[in-house]
Amino acid sequence: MALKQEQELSRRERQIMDAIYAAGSVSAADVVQALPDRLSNSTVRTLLRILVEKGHLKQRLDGQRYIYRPKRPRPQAAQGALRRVVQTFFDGSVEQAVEGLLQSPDVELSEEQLERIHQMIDNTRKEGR
Amino acid sequence: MALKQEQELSRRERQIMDAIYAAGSVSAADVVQALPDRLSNSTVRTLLRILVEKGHLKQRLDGQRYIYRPKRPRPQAAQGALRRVVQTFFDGSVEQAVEGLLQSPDVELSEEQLERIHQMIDNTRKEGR
DNA sequence: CTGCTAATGTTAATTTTTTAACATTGTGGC
DNA sequence: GCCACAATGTTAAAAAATTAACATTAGCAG
Repeated sequence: MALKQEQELSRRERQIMDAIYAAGSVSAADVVQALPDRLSNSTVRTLLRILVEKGHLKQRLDGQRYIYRPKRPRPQAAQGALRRVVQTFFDGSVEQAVEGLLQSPDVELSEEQLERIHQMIDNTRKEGR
Repeated sequence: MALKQEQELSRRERQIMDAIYAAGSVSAADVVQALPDRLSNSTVRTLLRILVEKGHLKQRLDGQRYIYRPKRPRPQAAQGALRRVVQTFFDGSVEQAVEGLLQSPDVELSEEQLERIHQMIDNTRKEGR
């Protein structure tokens, strides 16, 4: 399953997957830029190749270079990541996790954003979840 | 720093830290149980020792066995984990992340829980964030 | 007090990850 | 055509992570 696979990623593989999810689609050079450490282009390409082999990334030829994209769609990966955080840090409680999000330091939510979140909850109610 | 450190964890180290954050405090035997793969007790203790050396865990003698706890308090680790997810999968938008949480599959929020989340948002408003 | 059990201490082999050098190929400018 | 550039292909050494065997110690049941 998807969650299982995520747990199988090595440290660098995870960093790269995260960078790609954040960026959308990338070239090898993009990944070199995105990573916290300065790795050689060669090194990054090795990692990308491995991730393609393992089935985590798709490779598409664009001109004469490869563009990489996650195989698993971002929304699904996002759900998986949220699920992990909810289970690990909030005892499985979505409610507590929402509270955690709202208490994020360094985040200023505008009145409009809060209103939209309010609306979302009303919608969720109507859908009977 | 904290976020940096997290990224430095190896695959098993991360699995173990997650298990410990989910459980609170644990013995080596507890961790063996909690992990997805069947590792020997010896193996797990090696990992725990490394995590103590690296400063991620505290070790306390309880009778004749060690009990391990995360050095970084759970709420802080939770904030860090949420932050990472928000950055990676929601373009830094807390609002979108809340939406993601509310759309969690396999989660049924009760009317009461939704109401409490509603209240939280009102409180957040009042605090002017 | 003696053996059993359950824990930790120590050490090391194996496997995986990480890194990057070196080689090759295709494209565009002069 | 030929050179510089920018990409990929191939391969392998070095470092780190993973795993667990074997040894030791302390309490406790009989």
